[in-house]
Amino acid sequence: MTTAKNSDGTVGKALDLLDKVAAVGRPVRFSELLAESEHPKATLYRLLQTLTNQGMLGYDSERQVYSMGVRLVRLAHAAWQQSSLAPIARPLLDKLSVKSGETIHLGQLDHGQVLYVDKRNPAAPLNMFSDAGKIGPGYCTGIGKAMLAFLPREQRERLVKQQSYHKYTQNTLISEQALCEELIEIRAQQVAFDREEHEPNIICIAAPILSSSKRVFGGLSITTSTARFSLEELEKFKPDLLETANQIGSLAESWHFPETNS
Amino acid sequence: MTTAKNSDGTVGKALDLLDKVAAVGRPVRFSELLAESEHPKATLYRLLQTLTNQGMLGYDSERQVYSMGVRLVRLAHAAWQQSSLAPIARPLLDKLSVKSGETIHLGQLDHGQVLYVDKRNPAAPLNMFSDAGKIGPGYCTGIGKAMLAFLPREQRERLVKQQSYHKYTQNTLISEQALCEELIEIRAQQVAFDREEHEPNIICIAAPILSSSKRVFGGLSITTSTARFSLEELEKFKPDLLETANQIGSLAESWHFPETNS
DNA sequence: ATTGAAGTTCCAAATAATGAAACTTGGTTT
DNA sequence: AAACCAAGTTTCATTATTTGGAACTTCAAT
Repeated sequence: MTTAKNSDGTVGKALDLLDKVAAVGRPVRFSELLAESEHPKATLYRLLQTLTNQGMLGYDSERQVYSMGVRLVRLAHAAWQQSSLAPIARPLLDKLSVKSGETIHLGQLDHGQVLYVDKRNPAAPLNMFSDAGKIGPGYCTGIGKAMLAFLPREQRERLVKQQSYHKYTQNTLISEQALCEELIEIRAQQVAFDREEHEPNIICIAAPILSSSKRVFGGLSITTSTARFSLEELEKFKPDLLETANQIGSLAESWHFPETNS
Repeated sequence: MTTAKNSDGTVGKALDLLDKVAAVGRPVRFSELLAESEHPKATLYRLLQTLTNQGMLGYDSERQVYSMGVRLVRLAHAAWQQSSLAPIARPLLDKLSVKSGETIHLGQLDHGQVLYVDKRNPAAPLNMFSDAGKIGPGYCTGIGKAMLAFLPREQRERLVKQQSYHKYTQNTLISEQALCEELIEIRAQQVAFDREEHEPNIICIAAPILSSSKRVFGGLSITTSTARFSLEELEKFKPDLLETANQIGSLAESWHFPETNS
């Protein structure tokens, strides 16, 4: 009867544990995990064994530490390829990158946050999972706001409530009210701006990627710094940005792109 | 590869199922999975539900198909960052890429296969299929052979037996005997060559990445095509390749790189 | 209306997970 | 060297979850 928040039985517990290890961000000892765990020693131990057996975790027997397993990289490759916009959008991103000469991000919605699935750097070319797989806040990034703005009302309101607001910079919007007003403006404008809301001196213009029935597939942004452009000057990217976002949307639709998890 | 071998209880079954969905490579129907599954309908159904709940799978309710979930991309980001050679090797790969002007691959051993964790494309890109998260055969790629060659005897013999040999090209070695002889030669030479064994016209020179105690961390290769270089000419990359591989090895060691799964 | 194929739910029986406690290991102090 | 301690591992009776046959629901095609 200890009906806590989630529980898909043992599988859920095992996957939660995976998240915990991922969150630590470095190889971690059994006792460290035990200290933060709800589970008794033996239970945690066996969960770790199972995950290690399965290659979802790695175990260094010399140093007695667990780390994320390589099987994940393999599985993610499949996920990235078949469930993200990235493979579809790739050539279009290349084109936009060359044309704009600025940093390009491609993102999708994942539980109210932005999951970046591809990126183009003007200087350096693509780095697979170093960039792909990152997550960012939904309420104070260009892509995040662009996606939220075009969600159906019910879902949008739920996600707006569910953001964990944090004032990254002076410009960060940290009230639901302010965010909602901003989203209305974004729907009117078709594009969202990041006005140094997430990082100082970093600004961007972003557009949602929509299906013909206005379902939100993802978001696309052109990022630059205040040293290079003013917010107003970003407007000049709007046509190219919207065109590319629309092209990706059409492609994704004909490709039967799966639903995103809200 | 269809061996119903392991089962770490429910978690194992769930993860096996994930692999199955990944293997299909496209959104897949319940009934399709059921046809290939050992499990009864209800069991499979609930496993899918659990995985979908957990975000490891995505479900498109309109089309009634399951696909790989975005949570995997997030988890893989962590795995890539903390358990692969890629972040450590990155600057060295950049240098080697510029110096050689050819395609660079960085791989690790994963159950006898090569798991590519990073890649650099030269200015004039070749036409081939490999990216981070992609896997390749161990017995007929440069990196694969380089890694196998330097494994401890017992492990090496096990993995040589366990390869699923397939004649990709005329040059592919498809007998354990031939592979073993090749591996001896590779140990003598310090480098492995891919003599169009995996793809016609694609050749490479590869070196293992070793710890000071000769443990195999991974492998590094310079790939090109027969149109650009002959096999003999590849030798000229040997010093740079070995130097970079050694540097990565030292770095990985001081970084306490975790064990790889054989 | 009738059939059937695909997907979903139910529930008693089978199976796996649980966790307190005992045990083992490796390193540190007396 | 013995004693100690902390971290990790195993045991086993108890408990909770998973299992799978069968019944039920859709929905689309006769």
